[in-house]
Amino acid sequence: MPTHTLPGGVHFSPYPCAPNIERIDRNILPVLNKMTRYGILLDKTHFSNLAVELEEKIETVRLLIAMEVGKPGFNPGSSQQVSDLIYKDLGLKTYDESGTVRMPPTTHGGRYYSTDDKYLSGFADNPTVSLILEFRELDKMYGTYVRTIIGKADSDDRIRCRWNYADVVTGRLSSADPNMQNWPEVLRAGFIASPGCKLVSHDLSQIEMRVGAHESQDPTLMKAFHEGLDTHTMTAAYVFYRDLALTAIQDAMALVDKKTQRAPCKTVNFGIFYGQTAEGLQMGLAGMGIFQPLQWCQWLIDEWYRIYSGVTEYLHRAHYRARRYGMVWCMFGRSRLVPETKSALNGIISAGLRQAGNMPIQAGAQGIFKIGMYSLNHLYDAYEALGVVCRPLLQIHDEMISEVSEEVAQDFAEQGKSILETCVPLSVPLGCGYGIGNTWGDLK
DNA sequence: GATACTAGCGCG
DNA sequence: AAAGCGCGCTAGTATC
Repeated sequence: MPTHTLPGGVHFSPYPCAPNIERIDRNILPVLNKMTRYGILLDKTHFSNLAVELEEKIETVRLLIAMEVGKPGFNPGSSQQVSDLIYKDLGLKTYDESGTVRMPPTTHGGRYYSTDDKYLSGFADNPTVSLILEFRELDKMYGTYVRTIIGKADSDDRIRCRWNYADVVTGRLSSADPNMQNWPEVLRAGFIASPGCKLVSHDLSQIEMRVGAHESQDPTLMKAFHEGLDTHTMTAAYVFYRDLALTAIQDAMALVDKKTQRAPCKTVNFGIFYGQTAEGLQMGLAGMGIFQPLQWCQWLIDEWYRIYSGVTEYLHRAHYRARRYGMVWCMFGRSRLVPETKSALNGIISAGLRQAGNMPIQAGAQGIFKIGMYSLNHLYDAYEALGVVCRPLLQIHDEMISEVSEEVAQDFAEQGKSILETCVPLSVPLGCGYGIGNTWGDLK
């Protein structure tokens, strides 16, 4: 076990005893306590300016939509009205690749067609549809985030949310009142460091994929992480330049095209542990402006399973456990019941198997991150004992946001990186990145 | 007027 | 029959 020397000369070895979920969960309580107590400082001016700006834009788009639609009282915020407008009044249809009409899934008990962005984006050249999409985006930003956040600040302008500790089946935390874990990238600039401080972020890169490598012991995937390769590019190299990749992986990787080859493989890398199907992959790629036949998507997924056969075996193992025991569990022993696998309905069974394949990965990643939080707390305490500010503010699943006195921010960032990378010994190395800035938006 | 549900969408 | 895991929040709609 590596030993860390903390400020003040204190030594500690990360997690000196065998981790189990009870201990892992209990040991992050001091960190949650600090996060809850300190909260994050809100830039009120930033958000009130943004609110005015958005109100004007939304009003403009509302008027444009009204002119375009011509129906009095039309509400672009109503999915039912939007559905009737697009699929009845405008008569727009979606097609499968053979050119036959295949409408989006129905909603509201079969009475409407879905107006989800992933279906409407195909109609973006229609002026009405594009205005509705624009309205939705602006309305989401304004209604969910910008308009409401100012009133949620305490008198010291700090946002203190609830950190739910036992609500998520995979062991993740969740955040509420307000949820601080789903802020859009563009709005994060409105959260700032206290005077004299910097915000510091630490994130465990590709943690779920690394847990997947550890769980499956897949030699190809493990090798990628040991050699620090870009896994998305590597996947593409094996898929598209197989023969060359087997003898000279670096040469094959150099041939990979970012848009048409790496991006689809990145999507598969993320989707595979969720049990994504060819249809889901096709939809996901289409949202990125990449259009491929269903057969191609199926081929890519099949290739993935062939290249990473160890992962395929892992998934089979999870499915076996789910069917045999009605339960799966992660490397720390956190378990999830999957009674769905005993259903008479194939759809329910499939859903249960997807959950079974995913849970050990997400839960394993979260266990590692919680151990990381516990380890990091030694660092928070050591700096605080020296009389400087050093505290956790937010946890976003695989990322910590901390607030640290300016003069120690760089040191804290580097030590935190080292601690997180060594907090749990896996069969592949962990990777931690960090960022330092004055606002949450500056950290990436 | 209060409550419950749904669709849609932000994040990892 | 559905077709991607895990969340929380909002507005619209349905129901009492």
